[in-house]
Amino acid sequence: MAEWPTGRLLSTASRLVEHAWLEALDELGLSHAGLIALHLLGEEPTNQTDLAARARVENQTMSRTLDRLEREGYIARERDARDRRRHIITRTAAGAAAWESARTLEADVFPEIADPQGLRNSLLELIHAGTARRWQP
Amino acid sequence: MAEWPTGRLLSTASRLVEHAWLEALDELGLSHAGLIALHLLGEEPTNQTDLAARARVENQTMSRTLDRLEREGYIARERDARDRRRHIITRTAAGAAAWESARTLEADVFPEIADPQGLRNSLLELIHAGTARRWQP
DNA sequence: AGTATTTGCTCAGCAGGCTTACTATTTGCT
DNA sequence: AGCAAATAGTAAGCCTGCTGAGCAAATACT
Repeated sequence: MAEWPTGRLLSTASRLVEHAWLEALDELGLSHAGLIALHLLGEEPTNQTDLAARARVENQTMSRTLDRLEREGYIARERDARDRRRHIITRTAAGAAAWESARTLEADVFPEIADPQGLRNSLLELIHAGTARRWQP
Repeated sequence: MAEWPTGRLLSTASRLVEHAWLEALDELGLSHAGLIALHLLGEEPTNQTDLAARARVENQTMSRTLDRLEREGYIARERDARDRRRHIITRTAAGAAAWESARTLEADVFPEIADPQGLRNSLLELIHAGTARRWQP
């Protein structure tokens, strides 16, 4: 496996790491995608396209993630009166509470490694490169 | 984004990086999962459970990936005469050819970063940790 | 020998990525 | 004012992960 291309190591590591907190999140009735959306939403209501861009996912993906959050009662959608194409998303009390309890989970669950800061830097570099290709044409 | 938990950076980076080669692979009629399977298969026919374990995915996932490779004519399944529960997977000529042309693609497409070796080491650490939890109970 | 457990694989169903295609609204240009 | 282009969101369909269930073959135990 030491000979695998780096990209493959990356996706494998990503999948394996994700398992750990999925179990934990499950108990809160949240998914990883949902947690990210709640996090990005914060206390500032905003629209779906904005959330999608900040999460680096396509619009349609965010739409479905929000469907589920809405179904679970963690967010509410409401048409923007000013621009009626838009949906304004707001966190419900339940959503805020769920987010609050999941707040530190991602960090807590992440395995200890030798050079966490180096890893973060590399990942940020990669995200930067990938973002340039997709989100700033 | 510099404040995102490392796990989230990891999955985001993974997704973004994967895009680059998905486009390239698409022209060969291969998917990333399929490429991994072909790679692991190599020239040695083997069974599905073995492939799944080495790819670090569940059995069922590998089963479906092989379904598609079989449909496209890149692999062949055949029952093992010795142990009739098993399916022996072999690469077809087309499969070997496809793999050969995709061989270096993953590496070629990967963005340049400051410390590639450091990244690889961190990822291997993470995979090691994650593997321990799931594949060696 | 006969039953119970384990093993290899498939099926069904869900989530989260993606693309392509569509509707509704807004904006912008003539 | 009116029409074309851009934007916000949804729908449908594909792939790849996962879990949970189930079947058939092989192995282990009594």
